[in-house]
Amino acid sequence: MSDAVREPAAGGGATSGSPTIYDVARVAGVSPSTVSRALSRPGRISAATERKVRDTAAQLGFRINPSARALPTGRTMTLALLLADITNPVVFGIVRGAERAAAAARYTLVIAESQESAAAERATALRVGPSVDGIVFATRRLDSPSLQELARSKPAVLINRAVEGVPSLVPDVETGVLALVEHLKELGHVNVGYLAGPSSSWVDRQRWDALLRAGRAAGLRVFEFPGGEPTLEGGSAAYERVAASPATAIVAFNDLMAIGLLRTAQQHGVVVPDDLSIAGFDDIFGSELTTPTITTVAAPLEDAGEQAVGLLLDHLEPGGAREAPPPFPTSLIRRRSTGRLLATG
Amino acid sequence: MSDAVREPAAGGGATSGSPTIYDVARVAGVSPSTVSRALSRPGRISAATERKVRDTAAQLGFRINPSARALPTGRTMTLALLLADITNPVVFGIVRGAERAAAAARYTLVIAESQESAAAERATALRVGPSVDGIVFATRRLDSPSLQELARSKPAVLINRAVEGVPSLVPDVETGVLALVEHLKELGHVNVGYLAGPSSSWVDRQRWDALLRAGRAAGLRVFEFPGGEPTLEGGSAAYERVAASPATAIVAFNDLMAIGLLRTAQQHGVVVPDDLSIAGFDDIFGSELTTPTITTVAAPLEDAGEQAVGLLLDHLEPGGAREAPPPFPTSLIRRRSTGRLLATG
DNA sequence: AGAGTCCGTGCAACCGATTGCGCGAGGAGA
DNA sequence: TCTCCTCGCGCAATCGGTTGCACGGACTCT
Repeated sequence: MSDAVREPAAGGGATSGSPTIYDVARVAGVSPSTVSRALSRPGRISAATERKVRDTAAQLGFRINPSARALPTGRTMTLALLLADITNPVVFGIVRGAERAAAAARYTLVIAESQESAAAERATALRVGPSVDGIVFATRRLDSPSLQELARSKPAVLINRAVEGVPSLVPDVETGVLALVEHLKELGHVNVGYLAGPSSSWVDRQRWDALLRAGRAAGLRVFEFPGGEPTLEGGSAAYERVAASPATAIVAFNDLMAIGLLRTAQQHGVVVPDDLSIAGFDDIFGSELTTPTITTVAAPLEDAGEQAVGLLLDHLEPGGAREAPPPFPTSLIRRRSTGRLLATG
Repeated sequence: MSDAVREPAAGGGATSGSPTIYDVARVAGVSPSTVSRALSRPGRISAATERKVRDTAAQLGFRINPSARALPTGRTMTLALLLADITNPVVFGIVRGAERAAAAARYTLVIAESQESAAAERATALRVGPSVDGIVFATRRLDSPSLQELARSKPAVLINRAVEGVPSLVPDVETGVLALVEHLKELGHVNVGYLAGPSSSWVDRQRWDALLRAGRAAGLRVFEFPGGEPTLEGGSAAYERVAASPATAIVAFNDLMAIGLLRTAQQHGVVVPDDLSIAGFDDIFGSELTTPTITTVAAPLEDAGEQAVGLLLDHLEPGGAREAPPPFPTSLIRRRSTGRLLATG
């Protein structure tokens, strides 16, 4: 009856690789469509048949062929996470959270890095696009129109950036910066410099705006040093300008820059925080390894990564284009790089 | 003639998503097979036709459907990199190198983390296996038989571990450890303790063996502290035992443990390196942020990641199962955490 | 006991690319 | 000028699942 319904391509038995649903069907004595339904649509099949199918599938070591499944359905069960720089400690949390959420939903996560340019990021998005169901953008170089265009052809979610029409997960910098400003004011600082990050960074603008607002409200004098690379080197490079300025406290765009500045300052004999206070953002691994440890504004990046994937998955479901979640909170972590200014000459 | 050869499923024009080779074929006035050949098998088609096909493909914005391509060929153009822990700074280099090599070969890289256990790693490998052409294992928990079994069903390459019958990329610890031992001897140390990592780690055994050999050859007394987690906490936790021992110099399994030990020692008033020298492995980000900076044995992990993917790609090519490359070199980076012992009471 | 429902399952047509085979046209050689 | 070979291209089967439709049997209701 169900015998020789379909001969394997190469004739014999366990020829080329894994068993298919046709093999399972033959052994279980049912049709391939029944196998398909039993395995991926619980309830559509009688319990007895379903059990029989599942058992023989397990016994044969059947593993579904994702490509074959994706062809008719269009769903690859894969998500992409686009990063500007894998080695940037900031992204660890995001990566881990995203990984966890994806795995929990039985999705596979592709992590793609595109270090160089906006063009490279676009190219990467285009390259991985066809093989994934959606993309989480944790990049900073892509401009809004490109992002909107990419989001139109494929479900997308942004982390650390807001773009009209694209769901995103952004931090509530306000809270953390407010606490930082209070902290600096209590320590007696008046002139506070902001060491800006890349000018293309949305996060950078958010941080500066928040600092400007909070600083003015607190009666501090705040001013901005022109943007640099968000790296140790970027922080180091800013030292001369910082030293020449009236600032007694520096808020760096991120911890990497803060550490870079700290080290260069120390090499020039500046004592932190006695002569100069330094604070950063992100609370990366390394911020509490320095001497002094770095005061920083932290965000729950791991949660953010997890939520970003969750949001993306919601958009993939037919029904649920859930509203974007509220900004995730940030908070101040007080460490040793900020302190009261020692009265010198 | 080539008109209405095949009607799109839903009737009209740009219905559901991207154009297919059928659309390209219709517009270009050729058959789908010609389009396929023109796009993926240069030279099999006349230059004129090829150009025409490529042009219309570009004009229509055709992007090949990876699932559809993978179905008949079995090649997904995707590779997986299995990691034990993404947040471990050691893996950055590997990830970045692997990413670069994969992208250069037009492959997509899936990065999967499986933190918990050998079982979780196996499950992860099984989960991503069907959707990739090969796997790079940078894990440590999986036992050799499992690895061999997994390698049998799917091309695999190991990093930082050697298993019979599976191609691998391993460091040449010897060189770096020899230099480290020389360094410690010159500084006058005699009793050297090794702070072991996880007992399941192949790398850990390599490092201890090399230290034991080099130490004995140099006339030092070396001994091992039982293994711990390869983390800051693992290093901290070892402090009591270290303090109780005769060791004046500690070689930790990795920098993370070295830093953990360093900080806890300092909290107990121990001055490094005056009272105790500490060295690690891997030269992670953070090793030169501490005070003192950490002396460490480094390896070109980024190259290793790149070569691992290269090796895997070679195994995918029909012809070339290239021989495993020689171990990659390690070297000593002298910093401030090692020094001459101050004569105390 | 006869008619109407519903449930479980099989049939067959897809999804979009690849590829062995064969046919026709054009060029080379006699 | 006629035959043979080569090259370029189309035909159609195939990869391994999914899914709309239809059919047969068991069950319920009257």
